[in-house]
Amino acid sequence: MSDYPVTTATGADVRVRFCPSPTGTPHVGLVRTALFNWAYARHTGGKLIFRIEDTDAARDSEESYGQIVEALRWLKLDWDEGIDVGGPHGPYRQSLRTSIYLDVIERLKAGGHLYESFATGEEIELRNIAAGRDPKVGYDNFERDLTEEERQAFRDEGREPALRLRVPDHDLSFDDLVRGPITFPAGSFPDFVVVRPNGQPLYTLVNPVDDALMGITHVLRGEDILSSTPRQIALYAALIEIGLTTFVPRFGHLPYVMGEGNKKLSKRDPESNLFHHRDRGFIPEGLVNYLALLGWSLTHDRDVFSIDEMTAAFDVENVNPNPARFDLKKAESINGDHIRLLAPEDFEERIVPYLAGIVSDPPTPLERAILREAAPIVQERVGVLGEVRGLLEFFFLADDAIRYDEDALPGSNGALVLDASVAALEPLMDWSRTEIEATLRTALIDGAGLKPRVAFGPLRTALSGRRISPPLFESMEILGKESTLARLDRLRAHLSAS
RNA sequence: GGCCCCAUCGUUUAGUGGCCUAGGACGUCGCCCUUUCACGGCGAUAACACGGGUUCGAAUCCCGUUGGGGUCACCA
Repeated sequence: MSDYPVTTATGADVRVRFCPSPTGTPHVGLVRTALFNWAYARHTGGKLIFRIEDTDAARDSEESYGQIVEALRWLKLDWDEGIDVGGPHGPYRQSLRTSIYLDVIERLKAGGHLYESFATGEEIELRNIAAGRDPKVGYDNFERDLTEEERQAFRDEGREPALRLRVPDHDLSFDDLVRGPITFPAGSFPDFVVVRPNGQPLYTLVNPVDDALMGITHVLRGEDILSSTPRQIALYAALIEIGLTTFVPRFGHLPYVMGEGNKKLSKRDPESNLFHHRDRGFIPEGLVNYLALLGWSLTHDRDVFSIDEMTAAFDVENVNPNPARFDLKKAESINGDHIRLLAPEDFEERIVPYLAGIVSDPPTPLERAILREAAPIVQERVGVLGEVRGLLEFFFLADDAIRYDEDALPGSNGALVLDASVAALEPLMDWSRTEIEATLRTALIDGAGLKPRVAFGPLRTALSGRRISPPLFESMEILGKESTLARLDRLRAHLSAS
């Protein structure tokens, strides 16, 4: 189906790449692309090349560059060649490769693949209108066969030409790894600009050139550039003719990551921002697992899995071509499952940053001791790490610093419950969760005949100020007898005062 | 508009001609557990867009329709 040589790499000779343009904060769709490339490299035993496409000085930023690197590091997606690690095809930032492109451009010109184009966008549109065509058809290749005299005439007007690639006038097909055979009819991809009038090469040129130079065999990227693939293949054909490479890579176009409604997850949407999720307490294991589910699945009856299980099973050919919606609820559920899988000490360590302002980082020995006890009782109840803050804060507050939430204040029998509890707890010598529970049950449930819900509610409020908290008896044990009784007394006093 | 892609429960996904009376998960709704909230357990809800073919047989293959999306830059 193709009239050009295609790579035959399938194993350790696979070379994939991740080549973002540093134009903003990392988007979950971008990260998903990185993940699939990484997983394919690890699955095949091939190599992942990480390069930066910063050819648009107006939009690229160093800050964004740093964030992308940070994102990959955080997710533990490593690479074999490229940024920071080097390799035989460097440099890996396109802004540093200008001389390479200039040389390729000369060879392409010498081979007759490029021609000068003097027309401006407005002129092209005007031409189309004049010819009765829809202006949307774009460039009509009318400068392909300009004579030297005509070109000189334009130059004499002071115009500088852009360079366009002469695309083949026949259909172009390729076998997409996720979508199967795709054919673009001749004429649906006009000659396109590869070099600006100022000599600056564009993405349309540098992306395939670098892929060729770096020996990329599989191009796995977003669906949004599916329609530019025939143009890339056209350029590849030219690169083969000038001897820059010998084959065309295979392409796999990954489905979109959608937001609410039927729209692509917008960069403006906070849910698209990887760091937003990290800040809320997604852990890398959970986020990676969820992102993998956006277009792929491990098996028919389980969707919580480890990264190792993923790499063992991952193949681009199994990627689903449908757009996938980013579903925060599901993502949090998966993340919560991974949180539950963490070793207790690991969990304890990971929540420290989310307790900033409440607990020192690193924690003091006293804080560490409380954390050791308290972390396990919240580990099983959160979907994201950020939730621990509200759950654990009261452990680290002074007894007289507890603020009572309006909806947590007890009703008429609050005073009775508190009095009975203090009386029962005061003589207790063995301050353990089981003894505390037994004592309280005897006094409140058996003794006062209260329902557990009404009996324990006021105590919960006294300790934490909140209606929802970690388990009560465990919390009392961790707080200690003195602090517990002080808090009980304090709420009792608060009730009398009001 | 031209070209391209896509089409299974609300969402995501399993399904590659008979295993499908269509499976899992999230969500939702019940119930159980229970010291709140969770976790966990049990159960329910709910989908092959439509129409034609091909075939003994179609969610699976083909064609069309409809609906969605993308792309047509001197951005990437």
